[in-house]
Amino acid sequence: MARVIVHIDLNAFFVRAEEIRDPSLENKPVAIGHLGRGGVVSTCSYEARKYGVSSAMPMNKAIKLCPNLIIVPPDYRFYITLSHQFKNYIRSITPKVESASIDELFADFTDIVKGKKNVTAYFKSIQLELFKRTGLKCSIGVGPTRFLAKMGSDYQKPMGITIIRRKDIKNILYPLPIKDMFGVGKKTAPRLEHIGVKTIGELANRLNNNDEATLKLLGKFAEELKLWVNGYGSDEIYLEYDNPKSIGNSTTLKSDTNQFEIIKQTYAMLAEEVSMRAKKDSMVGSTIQIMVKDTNYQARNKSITLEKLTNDSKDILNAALKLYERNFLDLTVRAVGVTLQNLVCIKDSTIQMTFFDYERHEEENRTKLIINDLNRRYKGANLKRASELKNGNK
DNA sequence: TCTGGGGTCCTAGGACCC
DNA sequence: TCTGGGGTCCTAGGACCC
Repeated sequence: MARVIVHIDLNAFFVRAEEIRDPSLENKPVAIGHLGRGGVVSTCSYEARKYGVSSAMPMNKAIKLCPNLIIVPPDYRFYITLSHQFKNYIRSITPKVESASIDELFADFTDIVKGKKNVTAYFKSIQLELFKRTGLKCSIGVGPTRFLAKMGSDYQKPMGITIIRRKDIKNILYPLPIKDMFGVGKKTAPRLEHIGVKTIGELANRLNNNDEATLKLLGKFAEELKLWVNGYGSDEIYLEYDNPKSIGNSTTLKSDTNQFEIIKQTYAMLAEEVSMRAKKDSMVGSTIQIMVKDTNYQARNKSITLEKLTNDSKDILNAALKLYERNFLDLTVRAVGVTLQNLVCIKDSTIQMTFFDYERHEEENRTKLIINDLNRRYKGANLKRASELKNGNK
């Protein structure tokens, strides 16, 4: 029996959030983003889209296309508050909810819709209730797999409800251009088009006939896509994927530079921000990666894995600067970034503390204690692995 | 056109070990 | 001395998504 997987996507979320605060923005061309150097459109209203404005477009260009565009700088704290309200409302209906990003989620409604005569009407009622409670607008996709639910929520916007059962795939998905397929981005779409795959239907046709050129172009991903276009593939909801795997911060400099003093100061700020966010989430990581973007917009990464787990800004900064000095000292750069990777959650740590320890150590020391414990085990694991290999106990 | 910042996942080569 | 094959971790880079 097929599951009922749902994907819910908030429509023009950041813009809608600003409209909730300031209703005078409604039905006007609005773009969220900065106007400064390198500023781009993060999200824009449907009104602005009529002028050709779209996400990731340079703000300068957006203004040329739409001279009376209203530019609003983003306020992520406010958006996160609204995002929680949205997710909590859906969680009040079913606990099987997986957050996919700030403005979208997957959920399993199999048990909820069982016995319901009009499924479309049911999801319409959820959509209207969300609007009533929060002012947010959403589109909902429903299907037997994650892929079909995702494609469904994208099919009709705003405030759409699209159900894609296996038997609907041919009618709904196959006529769509290949670039509209989830997972096929702006690199792969032109390559597929070049070999004659212009629609999702044609992709399905080629995959089902094991067309050599298509299989070769897609590599291992072909197996997955073949399942998707035939209505199979993952129908799981992953509840536990709440902890981030990396925390990063990057910025475009006020002007291109090769002055190490400026780079150092910038990295100090970035490392501090990464450290703060890691501490807030109670995460520690072992790998530091830096990114530099040169004047040709070419990004490069370098990373190093430390001997210990950390979320300390000094550790992050030291590693970042070492990597930078080793690799990029002569380079003139446009943007720099640093990311803490291989994260482990301190809260999940099962450290045993004696009552004495607990009395003695205040809360911040308790955190240090846990990190020390994790580090002992991190090193221990490495040593154990090394010795196992040595002794041949594989 | 002139290109932000936050992420995830996958691949592939090299080091190192048996 | 030269050879094969299997396994894991680290690192760099690429594609994709919001």
